[in-house]
Amino acid sequence: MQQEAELNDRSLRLLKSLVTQYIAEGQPVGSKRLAQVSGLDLSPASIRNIMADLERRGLIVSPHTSAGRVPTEKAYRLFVNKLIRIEKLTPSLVERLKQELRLEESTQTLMSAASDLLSNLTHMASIVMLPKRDHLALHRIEFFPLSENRVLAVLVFNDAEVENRIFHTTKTYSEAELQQAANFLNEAIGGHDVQTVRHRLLKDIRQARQEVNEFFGVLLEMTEKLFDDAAGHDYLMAGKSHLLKLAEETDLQRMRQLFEAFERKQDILELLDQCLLAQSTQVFIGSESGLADCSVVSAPYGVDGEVLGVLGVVGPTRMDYEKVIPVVDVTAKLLGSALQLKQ
Amino acid sequence: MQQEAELNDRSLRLLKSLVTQYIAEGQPVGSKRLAQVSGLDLSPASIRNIMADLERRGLIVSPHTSAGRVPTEKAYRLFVNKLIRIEKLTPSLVERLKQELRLEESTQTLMSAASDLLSNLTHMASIVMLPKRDHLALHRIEFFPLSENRVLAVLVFNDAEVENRIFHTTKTYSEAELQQAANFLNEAIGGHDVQTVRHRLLKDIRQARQEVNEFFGVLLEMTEKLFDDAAGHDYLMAGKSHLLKLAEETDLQRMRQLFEAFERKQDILELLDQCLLAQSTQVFIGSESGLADCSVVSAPYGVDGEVLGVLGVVGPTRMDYEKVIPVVDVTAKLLGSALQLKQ
DNA sequence: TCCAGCACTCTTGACTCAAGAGTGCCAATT
DNA sequence: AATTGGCACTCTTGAGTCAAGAGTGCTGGA
Repeated sequence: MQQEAELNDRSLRLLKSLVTQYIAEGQPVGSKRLAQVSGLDLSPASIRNIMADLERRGLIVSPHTSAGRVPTEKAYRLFVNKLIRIEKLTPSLVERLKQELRLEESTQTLMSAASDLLSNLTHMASIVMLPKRDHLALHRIEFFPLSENRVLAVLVFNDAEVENRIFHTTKTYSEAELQQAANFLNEAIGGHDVQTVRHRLLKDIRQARQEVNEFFGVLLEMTEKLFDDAAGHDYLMAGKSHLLKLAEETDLQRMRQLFEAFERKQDILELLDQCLLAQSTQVFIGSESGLADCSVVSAPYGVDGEVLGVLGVVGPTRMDYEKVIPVVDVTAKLLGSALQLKQ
Repeated sequence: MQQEAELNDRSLRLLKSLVTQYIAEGQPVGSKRLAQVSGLDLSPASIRNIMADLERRGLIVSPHTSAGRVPTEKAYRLFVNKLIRIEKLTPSLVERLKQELRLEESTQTLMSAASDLLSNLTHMASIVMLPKRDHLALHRIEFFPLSENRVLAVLVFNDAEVENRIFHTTKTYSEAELQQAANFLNEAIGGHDVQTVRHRLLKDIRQARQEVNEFFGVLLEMTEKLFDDAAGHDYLMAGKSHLLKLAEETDLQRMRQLFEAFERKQDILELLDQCLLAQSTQVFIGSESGLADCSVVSAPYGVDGEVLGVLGVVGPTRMDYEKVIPVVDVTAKLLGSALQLKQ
């Protein structure tokens, strides 16, 4: 309610103890317990006074009269923003993670290794957004005619990534026409990414087309259709079963909502889009995440400063942010480096 | 325990009523209730005598003294094998399903439509095994050299199915060599399936190779590597969140085991392999399924009598088999027809 | 400003109690 | 011989009571 003056240092330390304690034990914490663990050398009575103040400020609530206090989302926010210091992971752990990710061959398996890593380390559900290939260097394009005005395009990226796209064309092209178009495109791409190639080609072709020429007609349609990128983001998840531990605390109704969201994919994609906006590690607490009673810790990954996607974990609001944040952070960085090797 | 004489007709009818009732209500059913619904015109006391007999035979148990009886797995087995009559679905429903599956373009989307259909109709989790492509008619093969002794093969099946395989070769082949090999293979495949092509080619090439020829060396390696099919089965699931309804009855521990099995994939694959053995609809009850307290109803699908895969649903042992079995059955048949259209 | 003390509230677990559901068995009936 | 009514018995369930314990807010004194 009141937006009074700043909280003093003592209140902040108390709040920090309370949140830490609650995260560790999962039980509402009372003034007595807090007096023991806070290290503030205050009596429970004094602590009660401070707690009453924190409650007025909407940082803690008590589930009922004779229980202790529980942090609100606002408190978690304050806790994450101001009160915790992100520890560094031990170098040996970082090294181990690096090894695990290095071993993976394809981007696909690399991503799923990252996902497994996250969920194993945090004991929560992990999400890893798959990178769109639009920014990857294109190595080669090939077309095959399928039946009835359909063309199969095979795009080879970065040495080992392959993508198939099937699209409908206005007329049925012969194999020779397609071959010709592919040859032209293969000369033009020169290791640039999809978007660059698309823009440059469309400009060139439109110009050249002034000299009305059937070949450029084919080429124009191929280029337009081929790079018409309607595909949205996709993602991987692992460790969803960890979330069932929540079921004891939350009610089953919410639990089902959560799992339905995972199956619909839509909610998750919206969440991931939000994460993409941030340039660094981000924490969505409780309702901020849009998922029932869950928090999300996310971090973007990429190479050379360019963001390729995000990864993160989903867990109870009452999660150990101090441990989880650095894990997500480091995993994102390592995934970035591992991808760089494949460029 | 005792394997006495056959159950008489009356006992069977009673057992059927009991199972049906328990499936409908989920509560242990007592003699009084059974007297009302069984239609047998017996007093509760007589019914109690029969129930005592059924209990001796291990078909029903009571959770505790003053509760009614609950069917055992043995009873469900008897119920499914002998007591239910599989109803036909209404033609209008069948027609609707047929429409939904017809609309799908690619095999991939068709499979996931089938999966969604199953889980929506049964309100349980569905599993659809993806067909292996080995038996599909091969339309075309293309090779691209990647860096360092690696070759990308693109296989085009059945008009719109595409598969990429990357494999390591003993030497680095030039684009021209690969092109030549592809041309040869494309002439040889003639619309046969992968296994047929593989066998025929390997025989032919080995013969021809007597006349030591470098070209055939390339071809031999390509053929061997290309069709070296180590890939296992894969599957789709949908509607897992329906299973959370179970959580109220079963304990959470088992629930987690179940969801972990879904994430490991291994247990599910073993289950699916078992299902594949059967030539028709099959029901795994409770522990038979290998999944904690779950039953599985599965049916193989295929075209022209050849089994391509299986689909099915996973749900509580206490599921409505009488309704679920025909749904699984029909979906399998419709999926088969829909695939046939794509051949 | 801090804090000991106190009255108050509320949960929790144990216990009791009565009602109700369901059973098994036995003797009477058909 | 099968069926059934009756009866004693067991066990769950929900309500109610009770004491213990945890936690609180407030007040008055240091």
